[in-house]
This record gives sequence, structure tokens and C-alpha cells, in this order.
Amino acid sequence: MYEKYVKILKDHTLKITSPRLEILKYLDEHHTHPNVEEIYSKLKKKHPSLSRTTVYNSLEILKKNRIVQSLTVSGSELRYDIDQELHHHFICTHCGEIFDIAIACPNMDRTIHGGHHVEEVQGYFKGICKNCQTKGKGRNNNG
Amino acid sequence: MYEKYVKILKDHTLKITSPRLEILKYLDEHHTHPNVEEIYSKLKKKHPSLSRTTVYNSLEILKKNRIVQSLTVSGSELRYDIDQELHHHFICTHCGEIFDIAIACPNMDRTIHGGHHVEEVQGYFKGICKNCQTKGKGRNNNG
DNA sequence: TTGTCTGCAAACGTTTTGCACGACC
DNA sequence: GGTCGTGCAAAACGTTTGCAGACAA
Repeated sequence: MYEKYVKILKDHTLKITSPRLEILKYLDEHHTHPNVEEIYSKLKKKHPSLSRTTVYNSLEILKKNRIVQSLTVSGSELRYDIDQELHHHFICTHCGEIFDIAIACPNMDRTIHGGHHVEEVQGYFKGICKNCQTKGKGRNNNG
Repeated sequence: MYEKYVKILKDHTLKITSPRLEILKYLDEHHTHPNVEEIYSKLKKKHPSLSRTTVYNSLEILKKNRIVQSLTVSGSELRYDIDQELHHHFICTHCGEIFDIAIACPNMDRTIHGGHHVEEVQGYFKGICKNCQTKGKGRNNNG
């Protein structure tokens, strides 16, 4: 059940700990770009001793090892994504949901721009998502 | 001296106030993508009565009127940019500086992606900037 | 056994809120 | 005079830090 995540950690010569496995599993099973609070509160139910600090620490280590990436969608909180396939994100300003967007632009890939050496690319698209256009309703996170 | 900024505010039927004019002027003269603290501390010197709250309020109104845009570079603070020409941003992970990047990809423009209606596009490129490559030195904001 | 990780509590920096005063139409 | 903007102080929020005990290797 956890072999997959054990392997990921081992491949990066990281120690195998319960919080790391649980966080990896959660991100792997929930591609909803959760923030720290979401991850923490969900895992806390199964593992009451878990602390926020550990979630922060673990995510930071996973990020440094490029196992997960962080998104700066709102400017006030970090969101996390385990998917390392190069892709961008669409943020619905109506319901707040985040969708993965396939790369449709070769120039957005890792390359040279203006003499700078690009190591990472993140594209944020904001607007009204497919669902909100159809339903014309939903949570309004944008005022 | 302030006619330009008075016009901008008038065109958006916004009230003309000293803080708004000063903030617009500052962003227009400093394309360094400053955060709130920078704007506040710089303007505070000339206008000691200025408050952080007013800077926040003013920027929020300017943003809602699409006169300025905010950047979520770090996840912990907002940075501001008056330039409404469609462009992206390169963040140097070595010195922390932010550079404007010209659009090199028509598909990144405002259009439809995956059925979602895109109203805003922000591209973040991270890596080592031209200057840091050459000098091999600088502030290290990334650890 | 040794170095690292976890978990708690407190601190920190940024942003938001509540409210009184003041400016402008 | 009424509405909106400003400015102060306090609160809220997400994140980071310091440290003691626990755990993986």
C-alpha cells in the first residue's frame, strides 16, 4: 500500500517516516492542490499526533527533492501538487477551484528567456471555469 | 507632475486622493515589483501620516480596477506591478530580483484552455538571472 | 548509538478588521 | 450632511523557529 511512496523516498535517499508516507499518499490521491491546513487536518484524523510543523517540514523536504511542487496562487498560502509533469494551472475566480492545464506552448518550456537561465516554469491562468460557466453558480471566493 | 495619475483615476471614476496618486507615481517610476512594505516605507518619508492600511486599501482598489496587478512570487507577500502590458516574470532564485519577460508564446495569451474562460495570465519563470550567471555572486534568497 | 525527524509552543511577518476622524461632493 | 477614504491599533492568518523527546538507520 505504501511501497510506491517508500520507493520514492528511497530513490531520493530520504528517511522513511510515517508523516512523509502519509503526505505523499495524500497528494497522490488528491490532485486538488491542497494547502497545508487541508493536508494537516485530513491526516490528523488518522494520526492524531501529527503536527503542523511536521507537515511543513515534510513538504519542504519533498519540495527540495523535487518530489512535490508548491503553488503560489493566493499570495497568502502555499498549495501543493505532487504532479511533476510540466503543466500549468487554471484558477477559477468564481469557485476557487484549481485545474491542471496542459502545456500548449513550447516556448513556455524550460529554456532561455532574456538571457536568464530558466529552471522552473509556472503558468497561472485565471478566469471562470467550465463548471461555473455552465451552472452559473458556486462558491464565490473572489468578492 | 501628477496629471497623468489624476487622469488614470478619473478614467476609472475613482476619487483623487493623495495616497493613490503617490502610490501610482511610485509604481510608475519603480518597476521593481515592490511589496507593500517597500511602497509604504518609501512614501512614508515624504508623507509621514501615511498608514499601511491605506497602502493596502489603495492597492486593492487599483487592482480591482485593473490599474495595477499583483504578483504572488513567494507565497508570503504580494508584490505589485503597474505595467498592464501582457508580460511574464522571471524570478532569480539567487538574488531574488524580478525581471519582466516578454511574451513569446501566442498560446499563453487570453483565450480558452480546457473549456475554461481565461481572463488573466501570469507566467512565472524561476532560475538564475543573467547578472548572477555573469557575476556568480549576489544576495542569496533561496538557501 | 547517532544523527535526523517529530511535535509542541512561541514568535514572526504580512494582511485584515473595527472604528473614529477627516475630506470631498 | 452623507458617503467614502484615511490612519491607528488590534486581531487574524499562514509560516517559521527553538527546543526536547522519539525514531530510523
